[in-house]
Amino acid sequence: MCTEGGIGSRVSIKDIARAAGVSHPTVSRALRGDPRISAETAERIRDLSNEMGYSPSAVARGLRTRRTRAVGLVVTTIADPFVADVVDGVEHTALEHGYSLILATSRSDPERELAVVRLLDERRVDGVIVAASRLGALYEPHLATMGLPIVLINNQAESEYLYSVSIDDIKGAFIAVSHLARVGHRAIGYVGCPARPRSHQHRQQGYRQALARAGLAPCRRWLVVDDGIADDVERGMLGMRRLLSIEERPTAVFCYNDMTAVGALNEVKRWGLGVPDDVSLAGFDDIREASLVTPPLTTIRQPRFAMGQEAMTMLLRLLDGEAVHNVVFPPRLIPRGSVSSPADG
Amino acid sequence: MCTEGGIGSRVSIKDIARAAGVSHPTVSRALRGDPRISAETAERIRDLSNEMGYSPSAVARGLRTRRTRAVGLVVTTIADPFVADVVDGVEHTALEHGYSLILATSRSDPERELAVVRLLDERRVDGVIVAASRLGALYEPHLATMGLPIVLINNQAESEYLYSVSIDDIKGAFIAVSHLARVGHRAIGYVGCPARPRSHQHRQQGYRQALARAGLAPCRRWLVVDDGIADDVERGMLGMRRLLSIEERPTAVFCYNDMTAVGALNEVKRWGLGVPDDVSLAGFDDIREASLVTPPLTTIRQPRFAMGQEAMTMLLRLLDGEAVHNVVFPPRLIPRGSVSSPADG
DNA sequence: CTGAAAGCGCTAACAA
DNA sequence: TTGTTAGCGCTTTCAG
Repeated sequence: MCTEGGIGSRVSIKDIARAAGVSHPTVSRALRGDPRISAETAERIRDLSNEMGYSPSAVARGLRTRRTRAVGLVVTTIADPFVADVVDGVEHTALEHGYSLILATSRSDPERELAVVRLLDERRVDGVIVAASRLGALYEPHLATMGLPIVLINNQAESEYLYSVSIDDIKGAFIAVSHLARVGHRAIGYVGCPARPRSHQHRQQGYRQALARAGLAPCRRWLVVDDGIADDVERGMLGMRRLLSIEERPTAVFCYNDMTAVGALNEVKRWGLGVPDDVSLAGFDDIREASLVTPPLTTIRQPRFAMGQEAMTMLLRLLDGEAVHNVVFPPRLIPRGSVSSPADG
Repeated sequence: MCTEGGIGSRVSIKDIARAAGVSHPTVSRALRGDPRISAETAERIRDLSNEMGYSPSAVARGLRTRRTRAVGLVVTTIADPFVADVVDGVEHTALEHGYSLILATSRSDPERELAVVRLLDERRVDGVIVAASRLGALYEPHLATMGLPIVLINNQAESEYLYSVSIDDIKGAFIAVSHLARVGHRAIGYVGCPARPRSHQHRQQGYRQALARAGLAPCRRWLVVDDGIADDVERGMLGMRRLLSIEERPTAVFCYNDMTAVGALNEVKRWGLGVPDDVSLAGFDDIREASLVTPPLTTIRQPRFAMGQEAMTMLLRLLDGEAVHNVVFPPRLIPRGSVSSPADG
């Protein structure tokens, strides 16, 4: 029986207290299962609060306890399959621990990233997770002054950051390119992504190392590092166009990520050429799309969901004052149809 | 110069007030740009608050004003390209108006959907947007009692709901299937998705209407409505497998959405058959993936980003007490390579 | 133009 | 086992 108020009127513990003939702290304790409250009173209060449609205010609680049980999650954009899976992982363990997620996007803009983190700080989130941060270690003083724990996923700033989870980009690229070399390719290109400086540098480094290890001479013209093209697919198309145009065209191309590889794949087809018959292609991430295109992409798996989970777990540890160290996930080769031996191998 | 406190200590307006030699309401007013505060005092206070690293507490403000400037966004899962774009749209206009987004997932489970909305209510969000709701009109009494404005995007409950934005599913399916008939197909299948009851029903209805309009007899065996398969791609594969197995196999198939069509596409290829030579395929949504597979999918465009924006705009109107009416977006045919005339057309 | 006082809804310390 | 009192940080009357 909901006798209390009309639209918008909220029932508070004081209202319940009045109805139950007790003080409001008693209601508060009963509802939170404080063992000091007698079983009968507790039950009576619980019943009453149900009948009256009570909904505790997380806002008031947050003000009082100085913990909101909310965390901020900053991503470049949500409309990226890689990011979406990471968010999924974060959300999963957040919910598991009773935390809510406040989502914000940085659009890969460092200024906006900072603004957004400030906003989350105003909301008094208990901590923040930033994916593909451009600020990195800049958070360390920040953290000290405002006491807001921050965890990074695949930090893209030059600077190293203490609390972060990431993939081993160097190794991942090394594995991918070594695979291409192993099946016989000697002319291997790389289409990079300067918009993610750190991963891009590392993947390029792994690429070089793999070439060196395979005894292959690097060639500047096989390196496509186009700045200013934000879209992965488009960068892949344009990159591949460049590579197909040069005289001694590579027989295999390692792409910064799967979306880039998909763009490259479509460009190869547009030229009337075939993958892997004319060009072998390898990507990075192993997003779902990688296995859905034709041919399916050979790629390096990045455990996105697990990385999201791990970041949230790390943040929770930080909140509990426990010790925390960086986590680097191992990359794994997923061989599929987009790679074969070169035609004249 | 940050002389104030160490880790975790927060500067409040009282601290600033003390430092400035004014009362704390004056600080509050100055910082919010209240015109009654003299220019000099205001500036002095602003400078001081910067120096002292002041970050206003949205929690305290929310408690006092009873508005949090946060909205809840409930989706089935974030790891779905359709959903991600909708979220992007919502986030875009939310930020534009200074609102934060609290993200939660329902995993298509009505019980969980309700639980999650309750949780958002406890957080005192100003309103909630639910995508693919299974509860629909059940929110109407709910709304009345707790006074929480709720807007739905593509409501999936049987019941009609007042405040919602959606696509015209019937018309969309009608357009797609009519297109297939127009190019000469007479045996047209449909692979549905009972997990989204309302859209599924409507698309099936549009499918039937198009057949009728084209003077084609419907055939039960061309209708695949497999319950219990959550994954779109998998449902597409299994559905297509069924359709390819029957004697008089359809020459064209309309799929519930693009992901389903991608599954179907890959299954056709697995059978050594070709799209569109042996089977034409049409999807729904026009997610990015639709144009990236080979051949690119003919599909019905759903303006996901705009729908997200519209939902948020609608919610803002509701919060301002303005009149609001349902918005139904028009579907649009995007013809691509996955459809051609039937072989023996 | 500014200050004093009150209170949003809750929890925590201290009494009884 | 329960009640009293105080206060989290802000905004909002109401006075001056």
